[in-house]
Order: sequence, then C-alpha cells, then structure tokens
Amino acid sequence: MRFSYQRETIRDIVCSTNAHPNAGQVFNLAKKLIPKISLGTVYRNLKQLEENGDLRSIYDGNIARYDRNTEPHNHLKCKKCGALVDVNVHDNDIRSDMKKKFQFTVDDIEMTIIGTCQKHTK
Amino acid sequence: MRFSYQRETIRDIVCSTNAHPNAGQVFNLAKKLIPKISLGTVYRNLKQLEENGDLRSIYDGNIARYDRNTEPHNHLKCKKCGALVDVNVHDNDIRSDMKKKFQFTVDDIEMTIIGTCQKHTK
DNA sequence: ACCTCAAATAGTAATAGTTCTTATTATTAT
DNA sequence: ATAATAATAAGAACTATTACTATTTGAGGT
Ligand SMILES: [Mn+2]
Ligand SMILES: [Mn+2]
Ligand SMILES: [Zn+2]
Ligand SMILES: [Zn+2]
Repeated sequence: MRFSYQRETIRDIVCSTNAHPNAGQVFNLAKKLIPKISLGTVYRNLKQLEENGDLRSIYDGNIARYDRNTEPHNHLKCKKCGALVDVNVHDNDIRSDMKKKFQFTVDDIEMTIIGTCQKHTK
Repeated sequence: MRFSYQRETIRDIVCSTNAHPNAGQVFNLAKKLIPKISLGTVYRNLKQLEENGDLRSIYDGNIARYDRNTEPHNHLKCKKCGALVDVNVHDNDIRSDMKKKFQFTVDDIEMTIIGTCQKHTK
C-alpha cells in the first residue's frame, strides 16, 4: 500500500479520539486539514485501514463507527448522552458455555451494554 | 389502531418463524398472500407492531431483522450459514459489575455471539 | 532532476435499505 | 348507507455506502 497524505490524516483522526466517530464525522474533521478531500476517499481509506488492522469498525444501529482500539472489547452505550465507551467484560464462561450447550464455536462476542452513565446520576 | 388485513398478515409472518426475517423477506412472503401489498406497507406495519410490543427488531450488521421473541434474549450468529438463533446468557453478574465499576445503570445488553454452528462440524 | 507507471484521488453516479408523500381505498362509528 | 379518517399502493426521496472514471500523485529507476 502506497503512502497517501489523505490516508495518514484519516488514520490520525480516528486514532486520536476514543469517541468512535462515524465516516461523516471523520470526513468533517479531515476537511479542516484537506479541504478538497472527498467522502469516497474517507470511506475507501477507512476500509483499507480496517483490513490492515489499524482500526476496526462497529455498528451503532445501522451506521458504522470507527474504533482505534483493535483489541477485543465491548461497549457501554449511554442512552442519555449517546457516548460509546470501551469496556472489557469477562466472557470466557460464555465461550465455553456455548461450546458445551450448543457445540457452537465462538469467534467473537459483540456486546453493547445499553443504559445510563454516571454523568446523569444526581 | 384500526384493523388491517395487511398488518395481520405481516404479524403472522413474523410470528410464525424463528428465522428473524428482514423487511425484504417479510415483503416477499406477504406478496404470496397479498400480491398487491407494497414494501412501504411492510415497513410501516413492522414499525407499528414493534411500537405496539408485538415484535422487536434487531440489527444484523446494518440491516434490521424482525424477531417474534419480545423477551430479553441474545443471539448466536453463524458465520457459515448466516443463521441467527435465540440464546439466553446469564448476565446478572455483568449488570452488577457495570454498576459497581462504572456506576452505569444497565437497561439492556445487546449481545451477538458470532462463530460457527454445529451443522458445520464434521 | 526527469520518466514511467501503478496506485490513489476528486467528483460523481449508482446502489441498498428505509422513510416520506399523496391520491385512492377500506374500516368503523353514526 | 354515509361520513370521517386511518391505512394503502405506488413511487419519490433520503441516507449510508460503494462503484466508476478521468486525473493526479508517490515512488522506483534513470
Ligand atoms: Mn471501542
Ligand atoms: Mn431472537
Ligand atoms: Zn451519559
Ligand atoms: Zn451454521
């Protein structure tokens, strides 16, 4: 993969936040640095960076968001402020349970824990 | 909400399968019974039935699928055959853990366990 | 520094899933 | 049976994403 200033910029944008931005948000931030960048370039490079293992994508409802954290992990999603926060849940027992009960071999557990974060407790 | 034959048919289609069909699949099945039904009618009624608590929707990647099982539960998704199967995972410890560690009040845990089902083990 | 050429880009068209609009039809109360 | 209005069919519009294509750019060889 050849160097491109656009791709480096897109990588830096995603890797400098823990906000899990979507493609449109990455595009808006990138335009500040490269005014003529196109949305197609953002999508193409996000996909390439994902294939390359530099970042991963997660679905929030029907839209993709991009995550600098490529380690296996899950998310807390706050209903009130929309924030998506990384969290690690112990799931080894789930994996062995699925194997034992259903002979189902687990590759990945996508878990979004929905509720209300501590910001809203008065 | 006034009676409509279209809505009853759509409810029956979703409630008579555990395959978690998407809107297009519901539309194709509905057309066999009501040839002139339109896709918009399927979407509108699926939404109303969901608001009414008769069924729920889940996201499979970026597309909505409809579920007759309105009880809290999770899903096993097979990478090989695409099947989505209901499963109950014991998650009380997750709920209390999130409360204790992050003061996060959990409403719902959306979990999709991705892997390979027993059909593909030879 | 200049050439060459494949890879990447900007701009735009196309696609998929879903929602919206509107004239017409069907259900329900009177 | 009539009137009021909720629901429909058909298709336009919308949103997120991908595909196409002429042009530009990065990188290796001279
Ligand atoms: Mn994350
Ligand atoms: Mn289900
Ligand atoms: Zn919050
Ligand atoms: Zn399978």
